[in-house]
Amino acid sequence: MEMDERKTKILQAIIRNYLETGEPVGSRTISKYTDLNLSSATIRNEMADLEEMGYIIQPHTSAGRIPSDKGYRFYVDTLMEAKEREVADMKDMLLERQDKLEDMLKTVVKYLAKDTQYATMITAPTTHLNKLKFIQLSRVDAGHLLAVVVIEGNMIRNRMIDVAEEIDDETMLKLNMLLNTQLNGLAIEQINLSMVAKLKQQAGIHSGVIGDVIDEVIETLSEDKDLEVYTSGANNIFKYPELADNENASRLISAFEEKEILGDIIQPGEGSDETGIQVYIGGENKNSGMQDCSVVTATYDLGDGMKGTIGIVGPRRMDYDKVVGTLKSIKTKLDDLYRKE
Amino acid sequence: MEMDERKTKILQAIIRNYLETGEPVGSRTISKYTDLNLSSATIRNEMADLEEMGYIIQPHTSAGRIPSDKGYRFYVDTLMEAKEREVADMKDMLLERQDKLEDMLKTVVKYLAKDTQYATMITAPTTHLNKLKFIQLSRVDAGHLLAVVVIEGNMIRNRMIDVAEEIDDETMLKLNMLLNTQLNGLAIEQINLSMVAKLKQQAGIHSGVIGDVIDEVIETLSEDKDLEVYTSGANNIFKYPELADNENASRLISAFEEKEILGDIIQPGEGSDETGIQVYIGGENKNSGMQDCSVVTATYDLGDGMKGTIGIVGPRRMDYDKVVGTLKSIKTKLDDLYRKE
DNA sequence: GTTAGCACTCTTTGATATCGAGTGCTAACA
DNA sequence: TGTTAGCACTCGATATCAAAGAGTGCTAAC
Repeated sequence: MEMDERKTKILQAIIRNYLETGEPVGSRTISKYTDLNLSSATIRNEMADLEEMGYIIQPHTSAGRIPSDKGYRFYVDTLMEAKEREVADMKDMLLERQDKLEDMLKTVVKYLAKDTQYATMITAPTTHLNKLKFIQLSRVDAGHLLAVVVIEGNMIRNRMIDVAEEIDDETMLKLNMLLNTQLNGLAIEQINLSMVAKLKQQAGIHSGVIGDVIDEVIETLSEDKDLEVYTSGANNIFKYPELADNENASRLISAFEEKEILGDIIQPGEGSDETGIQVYIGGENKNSGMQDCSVVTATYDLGDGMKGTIGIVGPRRMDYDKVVGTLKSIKTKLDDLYRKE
Repeated sequence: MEMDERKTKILQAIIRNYLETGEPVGSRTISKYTDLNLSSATIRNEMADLEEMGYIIQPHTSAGRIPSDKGYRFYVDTLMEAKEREVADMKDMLLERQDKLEDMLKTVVKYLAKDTQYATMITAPTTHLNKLKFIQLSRVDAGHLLAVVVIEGNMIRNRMIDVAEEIDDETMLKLNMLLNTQLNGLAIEQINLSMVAKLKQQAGIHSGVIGDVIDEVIETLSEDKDLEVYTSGANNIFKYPELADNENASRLISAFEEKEILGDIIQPGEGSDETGIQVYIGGENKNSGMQDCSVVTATYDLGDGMKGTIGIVGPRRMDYDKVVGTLKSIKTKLDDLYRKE
């Protein structure tokens, strides 16, 4: 048996209707809902076919049909009309570029949650060409130095370093020179132990300080291991009864709280198509706790190799058109935002 | 009518029993549970008295009794035996002091959630003697300066500043001197517009840079407005049916997600008693979303005026002994931790 | 003051009946 | 040959009812 146009239309009608109401949809409804002018009996025959083909499911004998994962997949791949939607202007949300990135991400994710009524998340961009750009060592007070490490893409990290001996200004200058001339422009793979040893040797009695700085440099450069994730609207899952039962809710909430789990869910698109948007329906999710959810992800790119992912988690009967449309728009705006500068 | 010793014992037995089982407790149970050697009929009389006095409640005619807020309050104030409990050693959790504070807080809050099986939160310490300690302005690349602001208590903030004109090393040195000599040691109230104007004038063509730095200084000094809160174990609420219904759960989850709300809940103890630990039972909570919860808070003090609050949120029938005991221990360890240095 | 006894109340549980939505199948129709 | 009307059937949802059980309040006796 194969898909003809009429079956397609009926399947589409079933899915559209189910997305709206959340109730299994019966043959009579479709008979009136579509412009096919067919009786419910005919629809019933077609529905039996669609069920045999695996696109729809009957929860129990005397109920209507609901879409299966395969049905949703068909819908998303060929029937969906995801037009770009009007979204809030990023520029209004945005403050400054570098150090307020965090605020911007939080704003975006909050906006998305409110707009879509699903649970949302966003990962901070991770740059993969992590090169050291600048190191600044300063004397804060008698016992403390402050090391500031800046990497390509202007990610910044600080570290306080305890020092036993007092360090005079001249030495500070020397240490700064030493660090910047030796290390700037290097990636993590390029910093080896012999370099570190040489640096420490040159630093003389202050080799301990150098060690601490190097630690911080390494940590900064390899930061993308524990990537930051911001979330919003986790409580939206309670709007969808199929996710709101204790077991599901507990699992999802703890996933949204333990950001590490989220990292796995929105691995930046392995099967990246040209749009950068990906849809995972129900059982398609690798994560076992997400089998009753659909997840839509979008990869954004701020340039300089800084990429991050936006994720939206909702029930299977998610409004795919709306979500994909919104994500497309947001993605476009984010992509453009920094490029134009 | 007044509380005598026998009534006290019975009330205590009712509460203990209810905390354990979560079921209304009847007269027969108490008759056997206590060492009073009284028949269930006598207990019934006493229970009628206790109900009249408002310490216990009957959910419906043929059910046992459960404690009222007043009953819990009496228990917490006079009957509870909160002995300090063995807790994990903070030192094992702790890495370094200054810049890893965040990690430490996250570890503590996660530990607490696991240990108590309630939802937990902790606010980062806010110092109220916010004095500027140190400013460092450095040249990162052609178009960018980096401003680092450190305040008393070693809180650090960074800000990238775009500059149009190239700035040479000598000018940088001058600007740094200028900023540090004029501003160090000052609190936010002490920085007025005439100072800023004078600084800008001294900076000449680079007055724009000074303006940006001042902005950042002000933001850093007044930071405690949007205080950071870390949470863990929000999904624990699903373990308690009285909190796990959709409405309550949704409210609580969104409170735990929107950290601002939490800030209100755990306002650092206004009625601070000597222990620094506070218990809010059910309706005693000011926040309307928390009426079905009990909240226990503890204020910790890292010295230098750096204070923060730990909060534990659970059902009314929370194991107060355990929670208060654990918080006491954690608080002690946190208080000691930095003092000893 | 304490207790045994008993009628009473109210939730919980399970069984049973009814309703209605929706189906699948058959036979008639165009 | 595809479409449709008709009808028996299935099964969840809802309501009703009875029985069980836990616990109480009250009375009368100890």
